[in-house]
Amino acid sequence: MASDTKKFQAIISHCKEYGFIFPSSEIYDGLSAVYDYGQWGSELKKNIREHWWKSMTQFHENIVGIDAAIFMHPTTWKASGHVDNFSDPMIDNRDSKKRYRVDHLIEAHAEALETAGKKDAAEKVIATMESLLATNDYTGLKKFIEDEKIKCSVSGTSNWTDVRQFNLMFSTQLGSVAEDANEIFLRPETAQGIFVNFLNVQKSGRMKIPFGIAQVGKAFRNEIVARQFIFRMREFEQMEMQYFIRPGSQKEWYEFWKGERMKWHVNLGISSDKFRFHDHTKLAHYADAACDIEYNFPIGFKELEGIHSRTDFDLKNHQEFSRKKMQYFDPEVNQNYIPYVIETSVGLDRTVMMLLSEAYQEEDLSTNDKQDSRVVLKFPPTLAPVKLAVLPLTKKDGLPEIGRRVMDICKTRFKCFYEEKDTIGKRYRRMDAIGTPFCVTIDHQTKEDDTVTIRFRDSMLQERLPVSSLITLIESRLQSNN
RNA sequence: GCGGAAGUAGCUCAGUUGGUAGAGCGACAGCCUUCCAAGCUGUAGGUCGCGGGUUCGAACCUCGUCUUCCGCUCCA
Repeated sequence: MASDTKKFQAIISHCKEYGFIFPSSEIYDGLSAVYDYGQWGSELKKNIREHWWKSMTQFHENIVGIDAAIFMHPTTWKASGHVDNFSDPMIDNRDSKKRYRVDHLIEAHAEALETAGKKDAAEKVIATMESLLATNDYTGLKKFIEDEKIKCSVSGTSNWTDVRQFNLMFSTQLGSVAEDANEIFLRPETAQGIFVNFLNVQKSGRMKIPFGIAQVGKAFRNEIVARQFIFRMREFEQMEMQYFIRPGSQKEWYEFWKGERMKWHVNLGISSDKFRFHDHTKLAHYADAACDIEYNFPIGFKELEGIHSRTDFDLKNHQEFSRKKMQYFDPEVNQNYIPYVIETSVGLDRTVMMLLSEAYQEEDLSTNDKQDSRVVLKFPPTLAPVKLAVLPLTKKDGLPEIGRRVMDICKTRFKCFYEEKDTIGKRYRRMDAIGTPFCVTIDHQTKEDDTVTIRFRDSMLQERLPVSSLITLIESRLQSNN
């Protein structure tokens, strides 16, 4: 574990040093739990995003993509349950420094009463709590906790702070005149942009159930504690797909998507024992089944993707709040119904972090006479920020001119990088450090027969081949993904 | 949010009992005429996280603040 923590630190440093990820607004000391993607990080992230997008919308004929706005009508968040469930009153015990959700604390107290045979008292406690919560009466809640002599299980005292509200949604104003402005929220999840567009897409696309709507976009959560690099950020990017199905078929589709999504991750070239499913026992308010795909990060197994059977909760609520029918006529069963939904929701930033964790390697290359090592990022070539580096052996004798010609040929096909400074070995190492899978070196023989050497990142081996077959070789490697 | 630790050049760090900062690597420009880092020459970079206070004088003492890490806590 200690060495894993070290590896995690090393990855964070490497990301900063080599232009992958920087703390946001770093010149002003940074902004907590916000990060910026640099020149190579943004390429990597974009490649992952495109890979996911393709695997959803191109490889499945019945899945289409949308790009919904971050701002949504405020009622959206009432219908989705976020207004009620995304802001929890909390209270701290001053002695033990433990923080509790107020409802959890009082519920535990009620349970204790019930166990002690005081069923009526327990019910009364719950009823009082609910009425206080409903009116957001925080002073009353604190007084109630004190009156009931609820104690912290750790310190055993009733030395409580005030009840405080933690709203996990970011809000802002729509409308520039203050008195006319409406409070709106930055979306805490992208899913609702799909649900409110369900009918638009279904009708305009003449979609037949089962079908899916995919989306990639930013979401925002005012986490109480956001930490661990890009694992938990306040602003993050989700890649989600909502799959609309016939009610009653959710079990089977849930299992189907669990399998599909696991395959997707393993197909990134990651060993399957680095993943596991974690089934939720305590289900969110919208779900009848839910699990996470967890990846074994250097900080341990952590959630990478959520797969949720969301029932008809969202569409039903939007129907209720908007008074627009969210129904689908299914000719096969000759019925109108509100579709059920299976959701797959994967964190893009977490996928970036997974690929970095997977790719980062410190290799000892020492021989008997020489100590040597390198840091290499072994990304799958299709996802690597730069595919090919073009490196003239020296910057004389017309080699750079040939290099420029090779660049012109290749740069329209994939991302290339040109470099003529420093020794060839140093340049190889720099390319290893950003995960470039192929380096092409132009040497004096190139002038005679127009052949170059291609050097492979992982094996460090070289082959000589004509410039004319370069693109074919690299593109075939990019397709086979090795 | 609580507790603990840390913050000096891009990175890793040094800086003696307070006297306005150094090294190695890196970067940049050249040279060596070079197929796997650490050869040579030169150059540039720091109001010592930020802001008060003590002092003739603060990187060093003190208070606050920000950020990061570790542990709790929280987590749709």
